[in-house]
Amino acid sequence: MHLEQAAAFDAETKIAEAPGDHKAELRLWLRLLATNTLIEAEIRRRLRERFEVTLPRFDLMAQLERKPHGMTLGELSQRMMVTNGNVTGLVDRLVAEEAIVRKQHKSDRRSHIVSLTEKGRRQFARMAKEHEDWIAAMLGDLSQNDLAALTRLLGKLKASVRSATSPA
Amino acid sequence: MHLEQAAAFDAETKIAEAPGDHKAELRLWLRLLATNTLIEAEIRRRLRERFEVTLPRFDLMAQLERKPHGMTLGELSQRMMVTNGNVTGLVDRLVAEEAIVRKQHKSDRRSHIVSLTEKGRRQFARMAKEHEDWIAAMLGDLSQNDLAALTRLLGKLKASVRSATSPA
DNA sequence: GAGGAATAGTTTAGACTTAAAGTAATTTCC
DNA sequence: GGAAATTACTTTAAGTCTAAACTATTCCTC
Repeated sequence: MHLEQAAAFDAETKIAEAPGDHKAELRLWLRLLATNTLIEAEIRRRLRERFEVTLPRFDLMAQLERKPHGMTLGELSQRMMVTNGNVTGLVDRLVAEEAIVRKQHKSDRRSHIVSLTEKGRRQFARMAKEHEDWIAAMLGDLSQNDLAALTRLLGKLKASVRSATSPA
Repeated sequence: MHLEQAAAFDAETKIAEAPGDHKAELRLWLRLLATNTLIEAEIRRRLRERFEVTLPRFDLMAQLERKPHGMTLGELSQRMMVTNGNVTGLVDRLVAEEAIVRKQHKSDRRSHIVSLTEKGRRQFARMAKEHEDWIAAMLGDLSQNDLAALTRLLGKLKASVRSATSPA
């Protein structure tokens, strides 16, 4: 490469990467957001049509399903990444539907343990099965390699976001 | 490889890929969702703290910023991937804040065109600048290669979801 | 050109969500 | 052991969001 060409190339690079320009990052974020919205909307729609249940309720039940002994509202709130107040309302509605129960914590009287009822467990099992198939169908055009690569890269992205947001 | 070993390997594969098992896909979806939630929560928080604005309002203004001549509520609704009713409410609030204006469509009296006001444009410019930096910082641990690979794979995923949800 | 279908947007009822303030119980620390 | 801080959860006010029903207008078709 001649020096003139090298200089020209550098100038272009400079322009493309001008300070404060982060178009590629923005583009990635917008694509991630759009993809997420697309999948989420479809799942919401199907959960409602097939089971008359909302995604937040499904999500809450999914958390409880993994912990047969139940968990506190605070733990739910953390795992679901929503506020405590939000969980309080969701739990109220799911208790009213008899999908879960709320019990006093044995030793800490501020705390409550919620867990799936037998009815809730049956209901969730039916939903989870179809839900998994929906996801698989939506991801159907990805090869096993794509799946693995995407999962890995999202892990890296998630770690990057965490390190940038929760100060070391 | 001996025949016995080959048989054993196949049996394991069979178990790992039992019909109806889509753990890898589910895992990818949960990771995508978690990553999205993480980024979104942080952006919401910063938009509120720095500019006292919500993410939906920012999003709506971002759409309008790209179309100086404005667009209809229906177009906004499509681009933002939310319902018409939702847009109606958002537009009402942004009009009240004088960030946007709503005008009668020239020829179609059912339709309205909304566009940024000068105030809205200034406000958005300030926000967009910081917003881009926040994103860049959150994605900071990704190499240029990672960025490109992730963007490409998300594009593929998005296409897969679309083809699985909107019947050909 | 009139009737019916389609389109653009609004309204409504209800669920979800948050931040902030509030209550009650527990832990900490002197 | 008692005041102060923290923790667990609830409540409140306001915004966001959806599906479904509704209004007004335009398009289509005969």
